[in-house]
Amino acid sequence: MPPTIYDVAERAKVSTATVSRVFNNRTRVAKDTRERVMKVAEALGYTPHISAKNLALQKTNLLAAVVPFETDFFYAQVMRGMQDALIDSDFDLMVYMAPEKRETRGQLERALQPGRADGVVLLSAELSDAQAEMVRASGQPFVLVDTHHSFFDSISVDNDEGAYDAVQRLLRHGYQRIAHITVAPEAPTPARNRRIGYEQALTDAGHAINPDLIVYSTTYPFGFMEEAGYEAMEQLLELPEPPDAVFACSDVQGLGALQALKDHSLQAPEDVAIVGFDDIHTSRHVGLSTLRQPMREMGKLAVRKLLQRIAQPSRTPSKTVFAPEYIARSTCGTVTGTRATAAAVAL
Amino acid sequence: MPPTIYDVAERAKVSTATVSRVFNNRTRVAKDTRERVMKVAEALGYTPHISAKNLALQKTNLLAAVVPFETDFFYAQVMRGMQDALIDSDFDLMVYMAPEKRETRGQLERALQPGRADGVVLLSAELSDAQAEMVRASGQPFVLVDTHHSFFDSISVDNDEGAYDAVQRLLRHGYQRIAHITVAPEAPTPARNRRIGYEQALTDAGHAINPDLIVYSTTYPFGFMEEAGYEAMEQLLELPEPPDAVFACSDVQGLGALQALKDHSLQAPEDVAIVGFDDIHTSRHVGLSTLRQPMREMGKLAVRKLLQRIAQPSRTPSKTVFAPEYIARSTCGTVTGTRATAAAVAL
DNA sequence: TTGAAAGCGCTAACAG
DNA sequence: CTGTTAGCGCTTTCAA
Repeated sequence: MPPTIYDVAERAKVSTATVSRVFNNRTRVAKDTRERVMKVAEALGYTPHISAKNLALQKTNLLAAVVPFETDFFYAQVMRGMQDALIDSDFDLMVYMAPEKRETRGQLERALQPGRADGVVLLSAELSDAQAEMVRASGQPFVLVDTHHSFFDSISVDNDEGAYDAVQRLLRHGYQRIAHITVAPEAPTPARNRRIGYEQALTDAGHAINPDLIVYSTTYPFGFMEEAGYEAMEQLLELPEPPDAVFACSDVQGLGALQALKDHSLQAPEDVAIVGFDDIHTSRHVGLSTLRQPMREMGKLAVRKLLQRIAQPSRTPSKTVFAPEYIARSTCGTVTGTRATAAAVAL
Repeated sequence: MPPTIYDVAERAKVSTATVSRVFNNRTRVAKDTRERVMKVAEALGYTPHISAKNLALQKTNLLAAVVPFETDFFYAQVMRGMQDALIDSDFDLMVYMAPEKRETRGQLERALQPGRADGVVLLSAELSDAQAEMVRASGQPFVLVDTHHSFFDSISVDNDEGAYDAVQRLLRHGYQRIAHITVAPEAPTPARNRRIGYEQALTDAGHAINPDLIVYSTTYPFGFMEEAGYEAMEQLLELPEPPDAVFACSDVQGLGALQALKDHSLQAPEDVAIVGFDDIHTSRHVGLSTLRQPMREMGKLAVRKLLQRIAQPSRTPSKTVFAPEYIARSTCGTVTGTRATAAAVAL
């Protein structure tokens, strides 16, 4: 229905090759020819047909991002960073959201189909060796965010280190019974690494690891949600000896835990201190201490890396690890702090 | 590089047409032929080339969403709703984010290019008549979210009504000097309509409209951000007669206003009541009273409408308007309420 | 500087 | 049920 290059060529009395040339100025075209063509194109309202272009060039100028549904706040920030990096490129972005973790695989396959995109970034999903091999076989430029694989560029945050840091700080503040709220044991790597950091910090400080103080939330999906944190906190409060501090493996869970405290008329940090992970928008407003991930930076870097790889497919894979930054807020203070000085946490 | 339909056809000793048939099962294919083809395809790792398919079918199975950058929380929710609706379709989604409002136009044109997508939804951006005409001329199925135009399907929330409702409630609670924080006068429609609702409610209640109590935040971009709300609140507090209530045209601004109150050692609703608009995630945690927009629903409906229009391009445009729902939380209570009963808002 | 023509990989009549 | 063939709209040698 829209005019094609043939229509323009015909009306401008040139060949389609010439029209193509004026629209891509790769090759010199006589000035008056160019003007004539442009005039006709304008009159007709001609715009090149993208699919046709894609096929001819074997290039789509499209990047695909595959993201699991549950990483709501995370992916939004990362995507924003990706857009930042896309601004002065001529690439567009498509998004494959996987409603459930297990469907990530399907979305990934789809994103990798030949002729679909020029590269893909996969967010927060672990790659089995078989999958990694599949990706490699596809020949598609590929970048991982939040996980690693030796085949590909990857960008992540030092989860162990961040968790270690958080727990160490809690210990320094004088907390004795530090619990950990995390997701199912078959957790994705980031969560697993945070648990490892938690355990390591305790061990290094000469504390035993008390299984009762580690609660795995099994709520779908992988417990990355407030309800999970809420229930986990309630479970912890029912313990004969409840914890005096909680390190939650995500802010979302931390918020749920905070809510549970409040519903039990308890306060943070006076009754139980809480530290989360991520630094989502809400955390700041609620005073949740946390480890900040530079989500936007990560997204930005991800597409930078991807674009680089598209340009030079054979460069050796890079692995960049950001250090999470501890953000001190009101849900984690010194144990000896008085109620008077600590801000009350509402709702 | 990846195998093509020709490779499969050759090795399976059939024509490309047959291979195409087994991959699209539109037409019957003998069982053993199909199996042979499949086996070869599998062995070769063949997957149809999407660009080629798109060109041949004149269909991309792609939807484009054009969203302005500044609508951070809003777009994330709407996009999620769009994904909801896409789950059992075979369409994928691409996202065009406009880093600045004025670039929305460029992104829109890009999204509309022939052969790019099968339809586009435009978020929170007003369409000039010239633009509307351009869109119509492109022949692309098109849906508006957050604004209207007689040419297209549109989905929005009743902004006037919501604002009217909010202000009426404030009046019933006994507030006398109700201010309004909004964005620049050349505001996008939703904000403008909220201001109109605000003014109407006051007028209908026999109150005069005090220009001092309407503050337009001019901070980029369009003041849809916390800083803008913060500054606006400070400005209001400096008035000889400060307001006793504020209706902010977005939650983000409401949060900023809340922060300003806190920094001035004031509380909501005791000193100044605050009502926002949107109901973003943070609002719940902070106790911000607000008008909820069913963002996810809206996104879902947007792609539904779009898919319908793709199916039947000539159906008459529909206009659906959701009613915003007032969510009573702690930043807006009865004036006579005591501090004891009202929850303190932290940080 | 320009045109002719082949090709990108797939689909869809139309015959058989 | 299957093959032949002509596109889909654009790019790009190769000649002129």
